[in-house]
Amino acid sequence: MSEKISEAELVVMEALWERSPLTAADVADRVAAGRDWSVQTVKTLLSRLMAKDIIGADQDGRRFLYRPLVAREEYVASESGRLVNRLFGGRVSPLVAQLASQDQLTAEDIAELEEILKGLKS
Amino acid sequence: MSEKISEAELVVMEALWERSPLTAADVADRVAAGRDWSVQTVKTLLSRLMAKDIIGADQDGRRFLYRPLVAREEYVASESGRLVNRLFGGRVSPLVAQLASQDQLTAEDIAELEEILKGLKS
DNA sequence: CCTACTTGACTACAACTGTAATCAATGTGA
DNA sequence: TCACATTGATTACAGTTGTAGTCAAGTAGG
Repeated sequence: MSEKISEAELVVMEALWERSPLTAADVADRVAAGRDWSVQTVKTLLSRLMAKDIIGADQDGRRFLYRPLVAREEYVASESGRLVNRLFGGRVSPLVAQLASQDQLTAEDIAELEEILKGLKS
Repeated sequence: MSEKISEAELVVMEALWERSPLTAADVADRVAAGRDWSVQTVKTLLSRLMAKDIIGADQDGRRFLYRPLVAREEYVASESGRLVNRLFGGRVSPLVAQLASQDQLTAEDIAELEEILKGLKS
């Protein structure tokens, strides 16, 4: 099980999940939209992710090409599970009830949930 | 919007959400089951929660009686929303799909989800 | 060939977190 | 009354996180 990914690190991961491998400069360009970070900051985050074995890098001349070692799927699964366990005693329906009461369910969500349930019952 | 609650602080909050008001010693007793913390540690966490205005305290002689200022409902709602936004672009159905694929949905969950959906469609 | 830029490595530093220890004041049992 | 326990307040200290700065080595343009 890999180590924890911090908020800032997650921004970098999203860039790498969307496309990889990337150089540090590429990552910096791609996250520049959302956060106003210096290239140095991005490099620090990349180093920390390397240290945590969450990304890997292949040398390309003088620089590195970074790529995820952990799939987004995997991360998302573990975070979702953690939330459900921490806050809802492992039960999924209270989570959905919660979100429904906040009006976070779109009509599309409702339709898709019905599909999911149909699939599960068979 | 109140400040962030850390993991350790959350353990204390769960105790206070379950029953309040409580003295620091009471809280320590109640969390002792899960975590092996000294009374001092619990007091530090209570202080920090006070500083963050997440709990309040009424003096009772020489000690304090602590109580939540933030409802569990409120916290859970905000955390759930954050997760859905961060990881699923604000869409709920992919979250459920994710959990379903991990076999985290019990038969009871499925039944309850159907109820929720039925309620939403009318 | 020399100068400016790029790159990774190392260092910095404050805020937040986890986990207490210590201290001064107060209350309590013998 | 006197030693001990309890309480909140203050301090401690290492690890993580956010956000860079600096430096040495390599590279590319003129």
